[in-house]
Amino acid sequence: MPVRVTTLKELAANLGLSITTVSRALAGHQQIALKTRERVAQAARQVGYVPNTAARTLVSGRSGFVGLVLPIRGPNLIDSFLGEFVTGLGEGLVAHGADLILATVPQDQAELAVLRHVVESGRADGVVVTRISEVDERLAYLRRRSFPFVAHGRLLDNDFDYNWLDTDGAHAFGEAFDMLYDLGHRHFGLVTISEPMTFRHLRQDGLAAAIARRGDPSVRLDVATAPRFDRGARIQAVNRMLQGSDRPTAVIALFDELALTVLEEAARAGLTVPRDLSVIGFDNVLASAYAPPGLTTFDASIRHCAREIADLLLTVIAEKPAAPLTRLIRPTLVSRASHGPAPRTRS
Amino acid sequence: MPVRVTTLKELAANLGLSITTVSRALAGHQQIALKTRERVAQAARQVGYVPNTAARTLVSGRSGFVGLVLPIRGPNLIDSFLGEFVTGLGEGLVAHGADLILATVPQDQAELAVLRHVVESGRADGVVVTRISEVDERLAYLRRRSFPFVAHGRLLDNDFDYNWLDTDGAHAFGEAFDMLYDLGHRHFGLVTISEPMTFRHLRQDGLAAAIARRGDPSVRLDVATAPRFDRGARIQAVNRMLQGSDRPTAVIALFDELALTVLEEAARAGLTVPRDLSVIGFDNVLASAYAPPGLTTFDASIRHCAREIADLLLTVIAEKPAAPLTRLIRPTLVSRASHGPAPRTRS
DNA sequence: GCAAAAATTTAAAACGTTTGCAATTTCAAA
DNA sequence: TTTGAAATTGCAAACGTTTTAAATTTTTGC
Repeated sequence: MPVRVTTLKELAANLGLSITTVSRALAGHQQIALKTRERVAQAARQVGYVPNTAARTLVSGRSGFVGLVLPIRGPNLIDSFLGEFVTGLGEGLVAHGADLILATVPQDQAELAVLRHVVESGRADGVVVTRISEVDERLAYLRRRSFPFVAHGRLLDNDFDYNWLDTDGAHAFGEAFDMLYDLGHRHFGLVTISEPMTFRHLRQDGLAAAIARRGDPSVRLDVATAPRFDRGARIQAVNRMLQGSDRPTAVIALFDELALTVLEEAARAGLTVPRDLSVIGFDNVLASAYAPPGLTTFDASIRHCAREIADLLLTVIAEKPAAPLTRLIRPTLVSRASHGPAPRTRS
Repeated sequence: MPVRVTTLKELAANLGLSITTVSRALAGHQQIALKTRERVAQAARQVGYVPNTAARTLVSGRSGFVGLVLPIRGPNLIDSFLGEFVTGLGEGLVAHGADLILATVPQDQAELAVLRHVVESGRADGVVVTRISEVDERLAYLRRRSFPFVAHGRLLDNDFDYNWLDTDGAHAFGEAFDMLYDLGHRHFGLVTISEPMTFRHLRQDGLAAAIARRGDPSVRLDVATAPRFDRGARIQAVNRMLQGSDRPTAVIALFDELALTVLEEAARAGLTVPRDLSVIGFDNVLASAYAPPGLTTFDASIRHCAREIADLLLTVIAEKPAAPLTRLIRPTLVSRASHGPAPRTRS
């Protein structure tokens, strides 16, 4: 049972050396005699010495932490996004000896206030910002403060330089359209949300661009919109879209949660997927594999993205690159059974 | 645009006061004149002063952080457990001004080493330990070190005193058995894992106890076991159980992931659920609602448990109670369509 | 108007580490 | 041996906060 030595002072006393020497020896400085370095390392290992983070942070100005601000979501956290994201970040960070701080936003506080607190308290050397909205005060604050950060997602404003990693939703939605068009579909539906998140625009624009590329005037697009967390309104909007004989033959949903609602409501309305209706989602949540008949969707590999984000952020922190670092990740199509040829019976 | 004041020293200089006074004023000490306290608070608000965490931690010995060690899971993080757990912890912590540190375990390191590092570096005031195994060196270490912690789950050894919160899986499995017995089932199957996690024993024992309580010698129980992350072996084990005419009429799975496999394999084997086979899971993952015909399962409300764990841990940290704090949470049955009366045609 | 008590403020040490600079030791050459 | 340079080690300050103990100012009672 080793003596419990916690501090450098005690370790130094045990070895008959000064604090300075021990500190330098552990840091591997060449100026310390090799024999001494080895002796110190051995003693440190034996007593299980771990440097105090607070003291080290205070003097070095680096905490070794990366922050993530976590807004409290609605009561039903429907998918595994957060778990995958956090796992990916952790994997990316730990490879460089960094760790993650999760700062939850209290009910009555603004997310920006929590972000400010994380930054100003010096708890973290950099932060990850998710769920980018059209006008994002967090990014504005961080840039003004010139604090290292990486955004998961993009602003629409391209004049604003910053580090980001994003999923190429525009490309995915274009790919979905092309595939469905080639299957004969001409009447499309888009199920989307009303919140001002930028990924909504990007995906929607990708779809519009793909439609424009075809230059086929017979292509039609209906849009159903509902608030992100209002399940009732969403169901209503979807039903309105599926009602009547002049309904779309193919529906693209902004993300799987919406697509699953489409599948449910289609079944309830007596429509068979994909015979009467093709449905395509985005995210590849676990349930999409189990919901009959199996949802065709896109996988954005959140975990991998998060790992990349961690890498980017650590680079930003260490090297302060002049030009912003950016990555656009192309999602992969997961082809299941919810899409097929357009029904013949209707135009 | 306020002058950027970051330190207490600068703030004090601005106000013409000593550091001591400003520090005390911000802490709300009565000994500082009310007028001064207000003046300081106002100035601090104006310049957006946030105390430096490292300095505060160093002198006070309290970091305001709670640690969670995160082992890297297999590539398919199947459910939303981690996201819910982390969200719940965050909610519980932030109510008391604490935050969460996520320490990921690198590939080549042991979880215990990371835990030790978190504890010895003084990064956290307490830790949450999950996935308790039969012989758990982490709990042994923490107790030896007398470091505040709360376990999510229990040891089998009742002589070991510690703070825990657990889901009453034993009760749930008893409830599942009783319900199925009353529906006429006599031949049961249990699908379980081979890892030495204690929840496996607890649930299994709960089932055994319920069977014993009936005292009906005609009750039979088949057990299929496979490693947690070996999908192939699991499918094989399940198929072996479902093979032949002398198969169970009701299968209880240790958790939903296994139950979903049972549903899939049953369908593949031409069995109709619940006509030919009843299936009950545990966890209520999202997919269980979508997998036909809808999996009957138990909801352990992870998020709520995590919130409670945070509360417990903060109490342990603040008050160091003499007797261990414990909570047993009873999961609720989520009755869907995967269970029904035992088939008549067979004994 | 003065002494004592009460109210308010402050100087200085401490937390455990890193680091600039100075001091000491070692060693080879003379 | 002595000397100077090279190698090695150590002193002390600094990081930003909290806190003990002491100093200062204000108030009160007579």
